[in-house]
Amino acid sequence: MSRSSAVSRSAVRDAAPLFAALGDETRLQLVMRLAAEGPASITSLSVNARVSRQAISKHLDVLSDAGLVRSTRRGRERVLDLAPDRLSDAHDYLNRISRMWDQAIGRLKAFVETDEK
Amino acid sequence: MSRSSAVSRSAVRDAAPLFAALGDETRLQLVMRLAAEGPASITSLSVNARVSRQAISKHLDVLSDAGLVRSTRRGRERVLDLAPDRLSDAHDYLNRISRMWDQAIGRLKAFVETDEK
DNA sequence: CTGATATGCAACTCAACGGTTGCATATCTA
DNA sequence: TAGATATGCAACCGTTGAGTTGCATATCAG
Repeated sequence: MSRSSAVSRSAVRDAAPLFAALGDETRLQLVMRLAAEGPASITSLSVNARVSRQAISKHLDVLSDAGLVRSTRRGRERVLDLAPDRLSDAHDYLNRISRMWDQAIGRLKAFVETDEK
Repeated sequence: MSRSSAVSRSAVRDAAPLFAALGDETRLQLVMRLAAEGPASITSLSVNARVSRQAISKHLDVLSDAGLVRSTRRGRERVLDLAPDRLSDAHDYLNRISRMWDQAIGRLKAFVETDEK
């Protein structure tokens, strides 16, 4: 584990696209639905969606590029399913920021208590 | 504290802009820096940045709109600091998705074991 | 084979985003 | 007061993103 207090620049470059992929209402809904109901085809994911099948397809491409979703061919349909590893990547990243924040709070508290300088 | 136990549509509407705000390299870097070094002014955050002071200012507005950052006036400068509550909101949301996924896995396992239909 | 279903591909529109420059305003500080 | 510092505001620009429509292709079911 990286013990440095600074989260490296490469981590930012990795995490930003991940959050960006989650930062769209339609895509977040797709992720949720895959998490709740398991693998599904593009058409089935488009049912009851507020946008066209092609729009859903594009969103799934974005999620796939971000590594959040994987797809396999089955006959004429493409079946998507969630890739939980990337989800925990995002999770881990938020944890790191929270930890940095807690440390900062700790420093502030120590600073106030010792009345240093 | 979260408002609803179910991952509802309103939760999606709440979480998506949050992730969107984190989904930019420059903004993520700002969040990190605030988490690591505590409150800072716009100009100090612009030092060594790859973009102009105005660009940084706009990014801070976005983070502020998302509730991730708060600002207070101090003399002629505006001091920004992190709002950790929203950070844990994002955290909670990812946890909910992970939990849904785990349940789905559980269902799949049960399904296979019982060899039902 | 034929028709229905599932997807892929391409072109296009429109709005939002990230970034810039220029200038105005407010607040210190010497 | 005068100059330097910190920010705000507005206009503008190029790119990307989300969405659409239209059509082509592949696969399944009868």
